[in-house]
Amino acid sequence: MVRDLVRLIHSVKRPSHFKQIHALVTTAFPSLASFLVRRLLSVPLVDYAREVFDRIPQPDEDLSNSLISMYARLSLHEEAMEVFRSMIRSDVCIDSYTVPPIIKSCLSLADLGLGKQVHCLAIGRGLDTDAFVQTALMNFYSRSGELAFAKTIFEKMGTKDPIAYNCLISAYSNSGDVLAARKLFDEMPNRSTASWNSLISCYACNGDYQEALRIFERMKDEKCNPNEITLASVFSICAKLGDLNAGLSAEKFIDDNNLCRNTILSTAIMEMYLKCGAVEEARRQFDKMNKRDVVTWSAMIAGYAQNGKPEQALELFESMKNENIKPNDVALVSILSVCADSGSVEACEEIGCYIESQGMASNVFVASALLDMYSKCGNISKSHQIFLNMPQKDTVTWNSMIAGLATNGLSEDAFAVYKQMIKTGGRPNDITFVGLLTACSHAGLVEMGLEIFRHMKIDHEIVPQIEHYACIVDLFCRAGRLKDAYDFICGMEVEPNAVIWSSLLSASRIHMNIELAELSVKKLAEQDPDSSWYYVLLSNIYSSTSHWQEALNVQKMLKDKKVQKAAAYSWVEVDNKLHKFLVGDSSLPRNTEVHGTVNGLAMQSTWVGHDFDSSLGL
DNA sequence: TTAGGGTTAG
Repeated sequence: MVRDLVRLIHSVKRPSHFKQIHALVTTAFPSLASFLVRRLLSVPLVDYAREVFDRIPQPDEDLSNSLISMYARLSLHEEAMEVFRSMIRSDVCIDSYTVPPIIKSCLSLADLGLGKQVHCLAIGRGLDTDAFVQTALMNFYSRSGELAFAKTIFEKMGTKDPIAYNCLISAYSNSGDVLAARKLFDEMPNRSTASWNSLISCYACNGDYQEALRIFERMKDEKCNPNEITLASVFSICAKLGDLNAGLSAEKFIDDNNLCRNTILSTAIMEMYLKCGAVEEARRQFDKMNKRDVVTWSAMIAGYAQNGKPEQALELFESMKNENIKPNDVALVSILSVCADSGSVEACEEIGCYIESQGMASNVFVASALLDMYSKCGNISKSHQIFLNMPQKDTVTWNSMIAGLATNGLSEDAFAVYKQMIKTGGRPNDITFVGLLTACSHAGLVEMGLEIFRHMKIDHEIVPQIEHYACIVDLFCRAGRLKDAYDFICGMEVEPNAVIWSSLLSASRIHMNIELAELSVKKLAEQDPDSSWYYVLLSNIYSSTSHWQEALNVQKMLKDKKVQKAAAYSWVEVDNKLHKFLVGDSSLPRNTEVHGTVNGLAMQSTWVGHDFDSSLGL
């Protein structure tokens, strides 16, 4: 009878049959409960298995280990820890099969302290000489950035298998020590495909993409069997380099070697096309995939966003929800940035409500992108409210708030947030200072801007980038100090770019400085020869200052070059309808009213002391 | 043991 029941337990599949067997086991054969738990774990019906498990008076370590392993495999790490704790409480023997899955859970829970406790426990029970335990611990320390611990375990190991080497290579890689990783790789007796993969990813993670690709070439030459993981890394490298040719030849390698295009690999290929600007091809890859996970969707949405296709990004976001893929923080951050740039208040409100309803608003990445979005559509009070309610703030949070306040004209508040950032131990980076300098620029605080520029170098060891120089040039220009701006440009430690010369040109136009305008245009023509907008500006400056001949010369040159200026327009969305405004367009339904309002605003701004520029075509 | 996605400025 018992043997028949065991056979039955192993053969049933339907939950209703399990219930009947469960009843039989509970009432007549309690000793078979362990068999039932194992069978339920293999289905897997893990919740049901747990239910039966909890009623076994003294489950042995093998059964507990199986349950822990299953929880770890299903990423139910809290549950795995709970079983582990109850094993310790009830003195169930911890063996070399218990430690690896529980260490894996500690890693997933990002709990270094807990992992160290498990390590101590393993030492106490003499398990730290077991190869599986050692490998698990090495992997744990390697991924937790604890190089010293990983090294100690490695040195203690008797026979070192390739896995131990690979873990240590990753540990060196994570701590940025590429040379040590390479040395270890060179010394390894038996290299597996994973060893090569670890080295490639080591170079890639530390920014040496060319060397990573060279290792891949060597791997092919030496017939070391690149696999799906190798290729996923290679595509990610091609994406970072924007190297479509390398990507295409890697795709050929996949086909020639019959590698399986799994979800991760296909997503990496798609990402390669996206980063190379081949959005249509990326979309074809996306449509071709038979399985897509949340990363696939997020990558495609982000790809649309980064390639200037906000409508497609929003559309795909809707499809993602319709297919019941729950958007995670990464997908939300991309879509928030799309909404922020769309200028559509309705789209912003909608996504804001969705995020609240999903309980995602407390995620630090999502909240930062959310407050940035609100400040970009002018709702600075909502933005500030989100900022105040955030339990954690990272550098991006502080930066977004500072920049948001600065661009909304609240310079004093931007400085106050910066002071609070420093006081609470926030670490400013180069972007923080772009925000602060923008605040100075908008408030006309030239001396303060210069002081901040010095302070960032001296107190925070931040090397000024071209963006910071551009802010200072803008600061001088807005204050009408064109000569100072020009002297500053001449003293810059980096080559001035088109942004710098554009600022000077715009200021020269406002202040009618022909000499500096000519100089800026000369530089812009060198750096951006395909554009011609600066010649149009120059011609306008000549006309406004009665230099008719010069104006004609420029216009003739533009005509000879057959330059056609694309008409710029502004637009606004009201009630989901887009309204465009073009210079000289009289076809608007309420044209007279629109022009009347604009003229009224122009007049009012003159009353409050603004020098209204009539040459802007109004 | 080794693999894929995101936000802040200009």
